[in-house]
Amino acid sequence: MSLVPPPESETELLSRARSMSGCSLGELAARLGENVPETLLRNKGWVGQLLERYLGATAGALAEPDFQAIAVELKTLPLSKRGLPLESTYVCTVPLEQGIGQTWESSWARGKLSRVLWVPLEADKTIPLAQRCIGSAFLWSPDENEEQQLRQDWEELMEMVCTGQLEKINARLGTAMQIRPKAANASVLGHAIGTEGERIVSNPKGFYLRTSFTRKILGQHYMLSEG
Amino acid sequence: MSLVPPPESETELLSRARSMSGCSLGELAARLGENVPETLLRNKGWVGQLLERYLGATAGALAEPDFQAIAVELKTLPLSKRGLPLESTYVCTVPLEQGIGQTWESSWARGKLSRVLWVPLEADKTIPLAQRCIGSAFLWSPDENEEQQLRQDWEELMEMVCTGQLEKINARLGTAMQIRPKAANASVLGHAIGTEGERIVSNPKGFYLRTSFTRKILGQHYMLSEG
DNA sequence: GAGGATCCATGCGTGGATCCTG
DNA sequence: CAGGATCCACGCATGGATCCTC
Repeated sequence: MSLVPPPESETELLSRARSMSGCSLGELAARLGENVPETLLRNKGWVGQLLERYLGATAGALAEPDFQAIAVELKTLPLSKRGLPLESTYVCTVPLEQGIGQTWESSWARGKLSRVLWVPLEADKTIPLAQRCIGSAFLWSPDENEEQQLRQDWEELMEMVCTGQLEKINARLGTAMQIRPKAANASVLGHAIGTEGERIVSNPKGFYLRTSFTRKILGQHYMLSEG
Repeated sequence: MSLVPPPESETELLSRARSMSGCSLGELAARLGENVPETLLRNKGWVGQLLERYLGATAGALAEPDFQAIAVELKTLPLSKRGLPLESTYVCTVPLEQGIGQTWESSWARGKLSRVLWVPLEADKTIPLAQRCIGSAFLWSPDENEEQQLRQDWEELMEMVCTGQLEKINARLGTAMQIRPKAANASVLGHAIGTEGERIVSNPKGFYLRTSFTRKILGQHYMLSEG
């Protein structure tokens, strides 16, 4: 499945990621012998999966970091034509029934976010997909402030999930991380906890990082790396 | 022309203004024996002029405060359905040829803004004009910070006007007050100063208070009057 | 043409909906 | 159905254009 062996260190991963800098998606696909779809409309995950293959990610659809051996998660960072993050970033599925007893420290969300390789990518829709350039990747871990923000959002939201207030949750809650629907469509249903503790049906939910949060991450990276 | 005598003190003006609170534009027009237009589309100044007549404003089209005797300017403050100022506020015409030698202290803009009666007004377009309610009017003068902001904007903008940089001016300049076109249409022309000091043609310009600035004014008024 | 202003087209932000792969 | 994400409709913001009266 992976044509490329997984990286054995962060340094190796970052080096391989940097070898994509300035490269277009068309070139990258060509290196892997793949075709570029005309549009992402019916293939929204294509870019992420292309990068996974190029970089030798291992986890596939598992609830594990993309690079298991070195515990690093891969995330693309779609940029507007002004160079700013354009979309929220999916983190992981919200445990609608298994959340009770979990803590931030033990949570899937914290595991995913503790070490991330961000790969900036041109995402302006006026640029044909094959011509969009890959930027300079960087490794990130939350600093103390970010960790506190994420923890607080996670704790407040999971408190609601676990106490039957799921239906009160909307994407306006959470300063850095929010909960949003996550499914093929609204007819996909799972189970959750109701007001009286009973099982109710609900559509699946995901944790997402707000665009404002990833903008800060990118901005701080520029500050640190340039001046 | 004025059915109503001009107020002789701020107290009298404010009292008369407060007698409109909660009143609809339809009711107010009825008190004056006037008809309400169906829409402001071809009568954008109607509300302001209705209020002038009801309150006994005297200046008409002069470059003078609306209430000359007590040196108070009248401004409507159109509010969105959430109760926030919705549009920028016209202050006065920009002196495109007569600006040299003027100072902020002697300026028309400062004269207009030194004492203002703000009249909040429902302005959501889904509410028929006659049904829009008038809010609780209040008197305002710029505090020290506001005065500094206005002065700085005025000085920076007039510097450009006087040094032939008029064409570099756009509505993005100025933190509290901006310069924008002010004419029946783009074919209306006046004179201004060119790069080399020569006379050039230009369309007329006005000073406007940004919506963000009048939002702060309203917010501070609520803070002071309620808690 | 100064004074009373709002209109409107365009762009940005974003919450909820949706799409494909393995 | 978890993981890879983007799409898109709608609301807000606002810069430049415009309208009437006197």
